[in-house]
Order: sequence, then structure tokens, then C-alpha cells
Amino acid sequence: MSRTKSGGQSRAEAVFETLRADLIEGRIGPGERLKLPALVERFGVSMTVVREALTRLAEQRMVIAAPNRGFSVIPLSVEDLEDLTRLRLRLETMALRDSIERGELSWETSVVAAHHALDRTPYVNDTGGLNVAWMCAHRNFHHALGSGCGSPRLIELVGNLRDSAELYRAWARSIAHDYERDVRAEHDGIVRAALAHDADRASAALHGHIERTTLTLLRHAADQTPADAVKSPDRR
Amino acid sequence: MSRTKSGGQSRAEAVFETLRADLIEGRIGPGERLKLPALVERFGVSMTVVREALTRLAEQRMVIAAPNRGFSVIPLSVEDLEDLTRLRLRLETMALRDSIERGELSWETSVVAAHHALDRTPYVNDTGGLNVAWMCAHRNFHHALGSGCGSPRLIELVGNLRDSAELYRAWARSIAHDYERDVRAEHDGIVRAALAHDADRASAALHGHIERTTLTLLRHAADQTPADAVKSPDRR
DNA sequence: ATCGCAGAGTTTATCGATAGTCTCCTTGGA
DNA sequence: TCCAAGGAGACTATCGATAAACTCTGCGAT
Repeated sequence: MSRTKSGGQSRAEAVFETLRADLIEGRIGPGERLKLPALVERFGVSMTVVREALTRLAEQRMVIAAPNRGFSVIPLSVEDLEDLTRLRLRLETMALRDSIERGELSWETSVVAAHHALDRTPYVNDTGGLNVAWMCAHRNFHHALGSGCGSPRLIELVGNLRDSAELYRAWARSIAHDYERDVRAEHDGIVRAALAHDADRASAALHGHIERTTLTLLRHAADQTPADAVKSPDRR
Repeated sequence: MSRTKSGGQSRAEAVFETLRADLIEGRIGPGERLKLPALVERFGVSMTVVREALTRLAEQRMVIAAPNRGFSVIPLSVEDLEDLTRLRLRLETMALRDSIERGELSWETSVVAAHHALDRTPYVNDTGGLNVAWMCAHRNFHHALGSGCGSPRLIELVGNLRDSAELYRAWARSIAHDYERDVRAEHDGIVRAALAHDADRASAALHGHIERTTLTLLRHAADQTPADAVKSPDRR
């Protein structure tokens, strides 16, 4: 029953990962306060542990730490989404180009594998909502695309940006339906160009793919009442 | 005497910043163990506070956290330095280019100011060692160069990479003497090109500047006994 | 002489409690 | 009616203590 038995990781690590997944998969909304007592009860650990998890998330800029006022999830912001997307466009295509130029077999293999897994995972779940497994497979797919670039730091960095972007995607889940087929075709196009070692075409395809997602999100955000992005529901 | 009075920040924040400065300015060596009890005594705070600071540094990859074995400073590695430099070359010139293209007056002003400050700060201190004030001014200068790019995320990201690189510089401080004049000239060249809005020339100059620093470090590292990079002095 | 195991000492991870802050609501006065 | 001071309640930041894990050393067996 000891900590070691329950997964080989520290309690803080477990809480960190759970919270991180909650954020990425949209189970906690933007701007929401993260109150220590509630989390302590939820996870059955002491405040110290929750604090460590939140501190780490704050360092990753997924939550914000306000001195003497605790933690809250990073708020939505159109400007940040645009900034984030610009950066992702540059860095993610950079990693893809590098991967293609190096063209290692193990990289190609992992791309094919991730693409296959993604292709076979349904986009929406039974209840019509965004499928968490799809989000995960999608993330793995994008990760695989850049994983052959040979730079651990670039890989990690791109991964962090992608996770931040994932927050925005999750929070606008209602976009789920309207372009499933496009997305599939886009993924196919990226993979085909990548396997053909056509760096220009592949990165153009990836560029378009990322940009289109953000544009959809922005359009979606514009439709909603803007107040929605500001108010904090304050419930977990 | 309360926490608020002593600087307007939390204890954890203060410890974090002090340790961070110690790392960047080379007062703590690579690979060194960071034992909780010693730090607790040094800062006169409780373990919780030290842990928070270390956790944040770990999230920034300046220290590494080994489960049940505490924290230690990130170890030196030639591969990492090379990886880091490649990334810096790409991202720092990217930020500079963007800044030049936007060409805001406030950016130009801050570049001129930072350059002036750097120019007037001696490279070595009285005892012949690397001057901490110069390191700070140098960092500010590089920060200023990219500060007009318009992307908060890119600025932060480049800053983090630069700080990581600073670790390597600090740990090889003996290179202090041999090329002071070159460095001055390089800075001048970057600034001149930047103020002339010549993005190509400016980023080429910055590229050479960063690359040359790393090459010097690598040459320096090769001279030393490689064992030096591995053993951990185990003293603070 | 080497290997492995047991125990002491050291260090880390976690807890429960406390002191310090902030927020919001109430109350009294202009 | 509106504003300000004051206080209750809620929450955070920090502490000291405890339990768990690791490391190192010495001893005995092969």
C-alpha cells in the first residue's frame, strides 16, 4: 500500500500528472480557481503535495500563481492563442523539416505507427463529445512528426507549446463535428509528404493543418459571447 | 519583519531567485547535490520552501529531481551544449529578425541603452574573475535585442535558453581573458546592423557571436580533464 | 579476497497544524 | 443612499515533526 507500490512515483508526481491531464483534456476550465482545500480532499493528500504539483504547472505556464491568492488556470486570450500558434508554426515545422532531412528509419516507423493509431481512433466518443483517446493519439502523432529532429530540447519545447495549444482546443470542444474529414486528409497529406522526404511539402501541409485548427478556434471564439472567456465558473 | 516587508515576495520566491542566480552566475557547480538540510540552514526557512524553489528550478531544467534522492544541479554535457546552441542560434536570430522588421522605437531605445550599459561594464572584476555585473549586463543586452519581436512566448523561451547557456559559460569562467576585444566588437557590429534595420547582417552577426562563444567553451572543455565535468564536488 | 547482508546514520517525502492574508459582509455615519 | 471602517470567514504560506527510502560501513561466509 506504500507509495512505491501505487505506481512507482511520488504522490506529488501523481497529482501533477492527473491535474495536467485534466487541464489538457479540458476537465478544468480556463481562469478557474484551484483551491488547495478542494484538491487536498479530492486527492487525499496533504497540502504540501498539491502545492508542489501546482507549482510545477505554474512553471509550465498552465496555471498562474498569484501570491497569497493561490493558483488559477491560465485564462483564455485570443492574443496568446495567436502568439502561441505563430510560434508553433515556426517550431513545429522546423522540427519536422529536421526530421525529414535526417530521415532515420526509426523516425519514419514511429510516424507511421502514430498515424495508424490516430487513423483508427474515433474523433468523437459515444456521447458525441471530443474523444479523449483521439486527443491523445493526435498529440502522439504530432509528437512523432518532430521526434526525429535530433534535438531533445526542441522536442520538449515543441511538446510544451503543443500542450498549451491543447488547452485552447479542449476548451472549445464544440468544434468537434464540422470538419472531421478534412483533418484526416490533412494528416494523410503530412505523412505522405514526410515519407516521400519532401520537406517543403510536408512542412507546408503541417503549417496549414495547425493554422486551420487555430482559425477554427478563433472563429469559434468569436461566435461565443466574449464574456464566456472571462468569467470563472469557480466550480471544479 | 513579516514576509511582506522583506521584499514583497514569498519566501519560496526569494529562495528560488537566489538559487537561480547562484546557478547562472556559477556559484554552484554542475552535477552538485543540493541537499535540503544545508539549504534549509543557509536560508533559514523550512524544507517546504526550499523544496518549492528546487521544484521550480527542476521544471526549468536547471536542476534535476531524482525521486527519493533529492535534487542536483544539471550536469555538464557537450551534446547538450551543442543542442542548446543550435536552438539558440535559430531562435535568438529569429527574435532579432522579428524585432528589426517591426522596428519599434521603444525597442531600438532599449537596445541602445543595454548596449551602452554593457559597454561601460568591465568584463573582469578586481580579482581577475568574470564580473557578475558584466554577465548581467550581457544578458540584458541579448534580451533587449530580441525584446521587440512582439511575441511574449518567444521572448520568454529565448530567455530560458539563454539562461541555460549561461550555466555553461559560468562553469568555464577561466576563458575570461582571451578575447575581450572581439566580444566588444561583435556587440557593436550587432547593434549597428540592427539600428540600420539590416536584418540579414544583424542576425549573421548575432549568429557568429553566439557560435563563437560556444566554440570557445567547447575548446576550453576539451582542454580540461574530462573527469572534471563528471565528478561532483559535493560542497556548496 | 570478494560478495552479500544487516544496521546505523543520513536524507527525502509527506503530513497536520499554525500564523498570516485576503475577501466579503456588516454596521455606523454623512 | 452611499461610503468607510471593522470583523468574521476562508484560504494560503510556512513550519516542525514523522515516516519512508536511501547510502555507507562493517562483518561474516564462500
